[in-house]
Amino acid sequence: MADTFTIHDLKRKLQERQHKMTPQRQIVLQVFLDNPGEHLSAEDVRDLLKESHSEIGLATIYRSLELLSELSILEKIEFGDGCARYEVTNVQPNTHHHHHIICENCGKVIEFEDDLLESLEDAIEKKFDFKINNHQVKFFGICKECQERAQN
Amino acid sequence: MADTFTIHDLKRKLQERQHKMTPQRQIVLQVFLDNPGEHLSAEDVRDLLKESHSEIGLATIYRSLELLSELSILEKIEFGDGCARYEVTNVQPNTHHHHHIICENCGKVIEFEDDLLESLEDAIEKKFDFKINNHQVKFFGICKECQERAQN
DNA sequence: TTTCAGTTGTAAGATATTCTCAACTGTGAT
DNA sequence: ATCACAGTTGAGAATATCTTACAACTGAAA
Repeated sequence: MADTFTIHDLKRKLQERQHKMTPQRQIVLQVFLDNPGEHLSAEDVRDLLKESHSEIGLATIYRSLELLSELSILEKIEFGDGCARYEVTNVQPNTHHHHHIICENCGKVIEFEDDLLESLEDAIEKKFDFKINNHQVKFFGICKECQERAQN
Repeated sequence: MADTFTIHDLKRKLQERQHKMTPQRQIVLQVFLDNPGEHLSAEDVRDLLKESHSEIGLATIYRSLELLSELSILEKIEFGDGCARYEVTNVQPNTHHHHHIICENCGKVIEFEDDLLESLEDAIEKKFDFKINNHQVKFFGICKECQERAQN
Protein backbone atom coordinates (compact mmCIF):
# COMPACT_ATOMS: atom_id res chain seq x y z
CA MET A 1 0.00 0.00 0.00
CA ALA A 2 1.28 3.44 -0.84
CA ASP A 3 2.19 5.64 2.06
CA THR A 4 -0.26 8.34 1.12
CA PHE A 5 -3.47 8.81 -0.79
CA THR A 6 -3.46 9.01 -4.56
CA ILE A 7 -5.80 10.53 -7.08
CA HIS A 8 -7.01 7.03 -7.76
CA ASP A 9 -8.05 6.59 -4.13
CA LEU A 10 -10.03 9.77 -4.47
CA LYS A 11 -11.84 8.50 -7.55
CA ARG A 12 -12.72 5.24 -5.87
CA LYS A 13 -14.05 6.91 -2.74
CA LEU A 14 -16.06 9.40 -4.77
CA GLN A 15 -17.69 6.65 -6.82
CA GLU A 16 -18.76 4.83 -3.68
CA ARG A 17 -20.92 7.82 -2.88
CA GLN A 18 -22.29 8.91 -6.26
CA HIS A 19 -19.98 11.85 -6.34
CA LYS A 20 -18.22 13.02 -9.45
CA MET A 21 -14.51 13.08 -10.07
CA THR A 22 -13.92 16.69 -11.06
CA PRO A 23 -10.69 18.51 -11.94
CA GLN A 24 -11.26 20.86 -9.01
CA ARG A 25 -11.35 18.04 -6.48
CA GLN A 26 -8.21 16.51 -7.94
CA ILE A 27 -6.46 19.85 -7.78
CA VAL A 28 -7.34 20.41 -4.14
CA LEU A 29 -6.07 16.98 -3.15
CA GLN A 30 -2.95 17.51 -5.24
CA VAL A 31 -2.12 20.66 -3.30
CA PHE A 32 -1.99 18.62 -0.12
CA LEU A 33 0.07 15.86 -1.74
CA ASP A 34 2.49 18.50 -3.03
CA ASN A 35 2.84 20.11 0.40
CA PRO A 36 3.34 17.26 2.85
CA GLY A 37 3.44 18.17 6.52
CA GLU A 38 1.65 21.47 6.03
CA HIS A 39 -1.56 22.42 7.80
CA LEU A 40 -3.33 24.30 5.04
CA SER A 41 -6.39 26.50 5.39
CA ALA A 42 -8.84 27.21 2.57
CA GLU A 43 -7.11 30.51 1.91
CA ASP A 44 -3.71 28.81 1.89
CA VAL A 45 -4.97 26.45 -0.78
CA ARG A 46 -6.34 29.32 -2.83
CA ASP A 47 -3.04 31.21 -2.61
CA LEU A 48 -1.00 28.15 -3.60
CA LEU A 49 -3.29 27.62 -6.58
CA LYS A 50 -2.96 31.27 -7.56
CA GLU A 51 0.82 30.85 -7.66
CA SER A 52 0.56 27.85 -9.95
CA HIS A 53 -2.04 29.55 -12.15
CA SER A 54 -4.71 26.91 -11.55
CA GLU A 55 -7.19 28.96 -9.59
CA ILE A 56 -10.57 27.60 -8.66
CA GLY A 57 -13.45 29.29 -6.88
CA LEU A 58 -13.04 29.78 -3.16
CA ALA A 59 -16.47 28.29 -2.45
CA THR A 60 -15.40 25.20 -4.34
CA ILE A 61 -12.26 24.96 -2.24
CA TYR A 62 -14.37 25.04 0.92
CA ARG A 63 -16.70 22.43 -0.52
CA SER A 64 -13.84 20.19 -1.57
CA LEU A 65 -12.14 20.41 1.81
CA GLU A 66 -15.34 19.39 3.53
CA LEU A 67 -15.93 16.55 1.11
CA LEU A 68 -12.37 15.27 1.39
CA SER A 69 -12.80 15.27 5.16
CA GLU A 70 -15.99 13.25 4.89
CA LEU A 71 -14.10 10.78 2.73
CA SER A 72 -11.44 10.56 5.47
CA ILE A 73 -8.77 11.72 3.05
CA LEU A 74 -8.19 14.97 4.89
CA GLU A 75 -8.49 15.70 8.57
CA LYS A 76 -9.78 19.00 9.87
CA ILE A 77 -7.91 20.59 12.74
CA GLU A 78 -8.43 23.86 14.57
CA PHE A 79 -5.34 25.46 16.03
CA GLY A 80 -7.16 28.45 17.41
CA ASP A 81 -5.85 30.87 14.79
CA GLY A 82 -9.32 31.65 13.50
CA CYS A 83 -9.56 29.28 10.57
CA ALA A 84 -9.95 25.58 9.97
CA ARG A 85 -6.87 23.77 8.72
CA TYR A 86 -6.48 20.42 7.05
CA GLU A 87 -3.85 17.74 6.65
CA VAL A 88 -3.71 14.45 4.81
CA THR A 89 -4.89 11.54 6.93
CA ASN A 90 -2.58 8.61 7.47
CA VAL A 91 -3.56 6.00 4.92
CA GLN A 92 -3.01 2.89 6.95
CA PRO A 93 -5.64 2.28 9.54
CA ASN A 94 -4.28 1.69 13.05
CA THR A 95 -1.15 3.59 12.24
CA HIS A 96 0.48 5.99 14.65
CA HIS A 97 -1.57 8.98 15.56
CA HIS A 98 0.30 12.22 15.43
CA HIS A 99 -0.59 15.01 17.75
CA HIS A 100 0.17 18.70 17.93
CA ILE A 101 2.09 20.93 20.28
CA ILE A 102 1.01 24.53 19.82
CA CYS A 103 2.88 27.61 20.99
CA GLU A 104 0.38 29.96 22.61
CA ASN A 105 2.66 32.88 21.89
CA CYS A 106 3.76 32.58 18.26
CA GLY A 107 1.35 29.93 17.01
CA LYS A 108 4.06 27.51 15.89
CA VAL A 109 2.91 23.91 15.60
CA ILE A 110 5.16 20.91 16.25
CA GLU A 111 4.03 17.36 15.68
CA PHE A 112 4.79 14.19 17.56
CA GLU A 113 3.68 10.61 17.39
CA ASP A 114 2.10 8.52 20.04
CA ASP A 115 -0.23 5.58 20.47
CA LEU A 116 -1.04 6.08 24.10
CA LEU A 117 -4.73 6.63 23.57
CA GLU A 118 -5.57 3.63 21.43
CA SER A 119 -6.41 1.53 24.47
CA LEU A 120 -8.53 4.31 25.89
CA GLU A 121 -10.71 4.29 22.78
CA ASP A 122 -11.84 0.75 23.54
CA ALA A 123 -12.64 1.64 27.13
CA ILE A 124 -14.67 4.64 26.01
CA GLU A 125 -16.57 2.65 23.41
CA LYS A 126 -17.65 0.19 26.08
CA LYS A 127 -18.43 2.71 28.76
CA PHE A 128 -20.42 5.20 26.69
CA ASP A 129 -21.63 3.05 23.79
CA PHE A 130 -19.87 5.49 21.52
CA LYS A 131 -18.43 4.40 18.18
CA ILE A 132 -15.10 6.25 18.22
CA ASN A 133 -13.72 7.19 14.83
CA ASN A 134 -10.82 9.40 15.73
CA HIS A 135 -9.19 11.46 18.39
CA GLN A 136 -7.14 14.61 18.59
CA VAL A 137 -4.65 15.64 21.23
CA LYS A 138 -3.27 19.13 21.54
CA PHE A 139 -0.67 20.40 23.95
CA PHE A 140 -0.54 24.14 24.59
CA GLY A 141 2.52 25.93 25.88
CA ILE A 142 5.41 28.23 25.05
CA CYS A 143 8.05 27.17 22.57
CA LYS A 144 11.79 27.34 23.17
CA GLU A 145 12.30 30.47 21.07
CA CYS A 146 9.47 32.38 22.73
CA GLN A 147 10.79 31.43 26.18
CA GLU A 148 14.22 32.77 25.28
CA ARG A 149 12.76 35.92 23.79
CA ALA A 150 10.81 36.54 27.00
CA GLN A 151 13.97 36.39 29.12
CA ASN A 152 15.66 39.26 27.33
CA MET B 1 -10.25 25.19 49.23
CA ALA B 2 -13.58 25.55 47.53
CA ASP B 3 -14.28 23.19 44.67
CA THR B 4 -14.78 25.99 42.19
CA PHE B 5 -13.81 29.58 41.63
CA THR B 6 -15.57 32.35 43.51
CA ILE B 7 -16.08 36.01 42.83
CA HIS B 8 -13.37 36.62 45.39
CA ASP B 9 -10.87 34.59 43.39
CA LEU B 10 -11.74 36.76 40.41
CA LYS B 11 -11.07 39.93 42.38
CA ARG B 12 -7.72 38.67 43.59
CA LYS B 13 -6.58 37.58 40.15
CA LEU B 14 -7.69 40.86 38.62
CA GLN B 15 -5.76 42.90 41.18
CA GLU B 16 -2.58 40.95 40.46
CA ARG B 17 -2.71 42.36 36.96
CA GLN B 18 -3.92 45.92 37.45
CA HIS B 19 -7.30 45.03 36.12
CA LYS B 20 -10.51 46.38 37.60
CA MET B 21 -13.25 44.42 39.25
CA THR B 22 -16.31 45.43 37.29
CA PRO B 23 -19.95 44.33 37.58
CA GLN B 24 -19.80 43.02 34.01
CA ARG B 25 -16.90 40.69 34.78
CA GLN B 26 -18.61 39.40 37.89
CA ILE B 27 -21.79 38.78 35.93
CA VAL B 28 -20.01 36.80 33.23
CA LEU B 29 -18.27 34.59 35.77
CA GLN B 30 -21.53 34.17 37.68
CA VAL B 31 -23.24 32.82 34.56
CA PHE B 32 -20.70 30.02 34.44
CA LEU B 33 -21.00 29.33 38.17
CA ASP B 34 -24.78 29.18 37.79
CA ASN B 35 -24.55 26.76 34.87
CA PRO B 36 -22.05 24.11 35.91
CA GLY B 37 -21.09 21.54 33.30
CA GLU B 38 -22.24 23.70 30.38
CA HIS B 39 -19.99 24.67 27.51
CA LEU B 40 -21.19 28.20 26.89
CA SER B 41 -20.44 30.38 23.89
CA ALA B 42 -20.46 34.17 23.93
CA GLU B 43 -23.96 34.15 22.45
CA ASP B 44 -25.12 31.63 25.03
CA VAL B 45 -23.94 33.96 27.77
CA ARG B 46 -25.70 36.88 26.17
CA ASP B 47 -28.97 34.93 25.88
CA LEU B 48 -28.80 33.74 29.49
CA LEU B 49 -28.23 37.31 30.60
CA LYS B 50 -31.14 38.51 28.52
CA GLU B 51 -33.40 36.03 30.31
CA SER B 52 -32.32 37.30 33.71
CA HIS B 53 -32.60 40.94 32.60
CA SER B 54 -28.98 41.74 33.26
CA GLU B 55 -27.79 42.32 29.71
CA ILE B 56 -24.32 43.61 28.98
CA GLY B 57 -22.72 44.52 25.67
CA LEU B 58 -21.73 41.61 23.45
CA ALA B 59 -18.26 43.04 22.92
CA THR B 60 -17.82 43.15 26.68
CA ILE B 61 -18.84 39.51 26.91
CA TYR B 62 -16.18 38.60 24.36
CA ARG B 63 -13.62 40.68 26.22
CA SER B 64 -14.54 39.15 29.55
CA LEU B 65 -14.36 35.62 28.22
CA GLU B 66 -10.90 36.25 26.86
CA LEU B 67 -9.75 37.87 30.08
CA LEU B 68 -11.16 35.08 32.24
CA SER B 69 -9.28 32.62 30.04
CA GLU B 70 -6.04 34.52 30.51
CA LEU B 71 -6.63 34.39 34.25
CA SER B 72 -7.07 30.61 33.95
CA ILE B 73 -10.56 30.84 35.39
CA LEU B 74 -12.22 29.74 32.17
CA GLU B 75 -10.91 27.39 29.53
CA LYS B 76 -11.60 27.91 25.86
CA ILE B 77 -12.61 24.89 23.82
CA GLU B 78 -13.57 24.51 20.18
CA PHE B 79 -15.99 21.74 19.38
CA GLY B 80 -16.13 22.48 15.69
CA ASP B 81 -19.59 24.00 15.76
CA GLY B 82 -18.37 27.36 14.55
CA CYS B 83 -17.93 29.21 17.82
CA ALA B 84 -15.60 29.18 20.78
CA ARG B 85 -16.99 27.74 23.98
CA TYR B 86 -15.82 28.09 27.55
CA GLU B 87 -16.03 26.14 30.78
CA VAL B 88 -14.83 26.77 34.32
CA THR B 89 -11.34 25.43 34.91
CA ASN B 90 -10.73 22.97 37.71
CA VAL B 91 -9.53 25.00 40.67
CA GLN B 92 -7.00 22.63 42.09
CA PRO B 93 -3.79 22.46 40.15
CA ASN B 94 -2.71 18.96 39.17
CA THR B 95 -6.25 17.75 39.40
CA HIS B 96 -7.79 15.35 36.95
CA HIS B 97 -8.02 16.58 33.42
CA HIS B 98 -11.37 16.06 31.84
CA HIS B 99 -11.67 15.44 28.17
CA HIS B 100 -14.45 15.47 25.63
CA ILE B 101 -16.17 12.88 23.50
CA ILE B 102 -17.99 14.56 20.65
CA CYS B 103 -20.72 13.04 18.49
CA GLU B 104 -19.97 13.88 14.87
CA ASN B 105 -23.63 13.46 14.02
CA CYS B 106 -25.63 15.37 16.64
CA GLY B 107 -22.85 17.40 18.30
CA LYS B 108 -23.51 16.03 21.77
CA VAL B 109 -20.54 16.33 24.12
CA ILE B 110 -19.78 13.86 26.90
CA GLU B 111 -16.99 14.35 29.41
CA PHE B 112 -14.65 11.93 31.04
CA GLU B 113 -11.68 12.12 33.33
CA ASP B 114 -8.20 10.84 32.82
CA ASP B 115 -4.65 11.53 33.80
CA LEU B 116 -2.94 9.47 31.16
CA LEU B 117 -1.17 12.37 29.54
CA GLU B 118 0.45 13.96 32.56
CA SER B 119 3.61 11.89 32.14
CA LEU B 120 3.72 12.72 28.46
CA GLU B 121 3.88 16.41 29.24
CA ASP B 122 7.20 15.96 31.00
CA ALA B 123 8.61 13.98 28.11
CA ILE B 124 7.51 16.66 25.65
CA GLU B 125 8.97 19.48 27.73
CA LYS B 126 12.35 17.75 27.67
CA LYS B 127 12.30 16.71 24.05
CA PHE B 128 11.11 19.97 22.50
CA ASP B 129 12.11 22.52 25.15
CA PHE B 130 8.46 23.50 25.29
CA LYS B 131 6.90 24.84 28.48
CA ILE B 132 3.57 22.98 28.45
CA ASN B 133 0.68 24.76 30.15
CA ASN B 134 -2.25 22.60 29.22
CA HIS B 135 -3.55 19.94 26.94
CA GLN B 136 -6.83 19.01 25.35
CA VAL B 137 -8.02 15.62 24.18
CA LYS B 138 -11.05 15.11 21.99
CA PHE B 139 -12.55 11.86 20.81
CA PHE B 140 -14.80 11.97 17.77
CA GLY B 141 -17.39 9.37 16.97
CA ILE B 142 -21.07 8.52 16.89
CA CYS B 143 -23.09 8.41 20.09
CA LYS B 144 -25.36 5.57 21.14
CA GLU B 145 -28.58 7.36 20.16
CA CYS B 146 -27.32 8.30 16.70
CA GLN B 147 -26.13 4.75 16.10
CA GLU B 148 -29.58 3.43 16.96
CA ARG B 149 -31.28 6.05 14.84
CA ALA B 150 -29.12 5.03 11.86
CA GLN B 151 -30.18 1.40 12.13
CA ASN B 152 -33.86 2.15 11.60
C1' DT C 1 -12.34 63.94 46.27
C1' DT C 2 -9.50 63.81 42.65
C1' DT C 3 -7.27 61.63 39.05
C1' DC C 4 -6.54 58.61 35.46
C1' DA C 5 -5.67 54.12 33.62
C1' DG C 6 -8.62 50.86 32.56
C1' DT C 7 -13.44 49.63 30.99
C1' DT C 8 -17.83 49.82 28.65
C1' DG C 9 -21.36 50.08 24.87
C1' DT C 10 -22.42 51.07 20.23
C1' DA C 11 -21.67 50.67 15.79
C1' DA C 12 -18.72 49.75 12.18
C1' DG C 13 -15.31 46.59 10.41
C1' DA C 14 -12.80 42.37 9.54
C1' DT C 15 -12.65 37.57 8.53
C1' DA C 16 -14.15 33.04 7.72
C1' DT C 17 -17.54 30.34 5.91
C1' DT C 18 -22.02 29.20 3.72
C1' DC C 19 -25.71 29.96 0.55
C1' DT C 20 -28.14 31.03 -3.89
C1' DC C 21 -28.71 30.21 -8.43
C1' DA C 22 -27.88 30.00 -13.24
C1' DA C 23 -24.66 27.77 -16.19
C1' DC C 24 -21.91 23.77 -16.75
C1' DT C 25 -20.17 18.81 -16.71
C1' DG C 26 -19.09 13.94 -15.39
C1' DT C 27 -21.20 9.57 -15.83
C1' DG C 28 -24.33 5.83 -16.68
C1' DA C 29 -27.77 4.47 -19.98
C1' DT C 30 -29.09 4.19 -24.69
C1' DA D 1 -21.24 8.78 -29.77
C1' DT D 2 -25.05 11.08 -27.75
C1' DC D 3 -28.43 11.90 -24.31
C1' DA D 4 -30.23 13.04 -19.92
C1' DC D 5 -29.73 14.53 -15.59
C1' DA D 6 -27.95 14.54 -10.97
C1' DG D 7 -24.30 16.57 -9.25
C1' DT D 8 -20.95 20.49 -9.52
C1' DT D 9 -19.01 24.99 -10.26
C1' DG D 10 -18.16 30.08 -9.84
C1' DA D 11 -19.54 34.66 -8.54
C1' DG D 12 -21.34 37.28 -5.47
C1' DA D 13 -24.50 37.98 -1.74
C1' DA D 14 -25.41 36.64 2.79
C1' DT D 15 -24.40 35.12 7.36
C1' DA D 16 -21.83 34.38 11.51
C1' DT D 17 -18.41 35.12 14.68
C1' DC D 18 -15.38 37.96 16.51
C1' DT D 19 -12.59 42.45 16.81
C1' DT D 20 -11.81 47.32 16.76
C1' DA D 21 -12.52 52.42 17.25
C1' DC D 22 -13.86 55.82 20.05
C1' DA D 23 -16.31 58.74 23.17
C1' DA D 24 -18.28 58.38 27.65
C1' DC D 25 -17.84 56.24 32.00
C1' DT D 26 -15.86 54.21 36.44
C1' DG D 27 -13.02 51.49 39.95
C1' DA D 28 -9.44 52.26 42.91
C1' DA D 29 -5.13 54.34 44.54
C1' DA D 30 -3.43 58.60 46.40
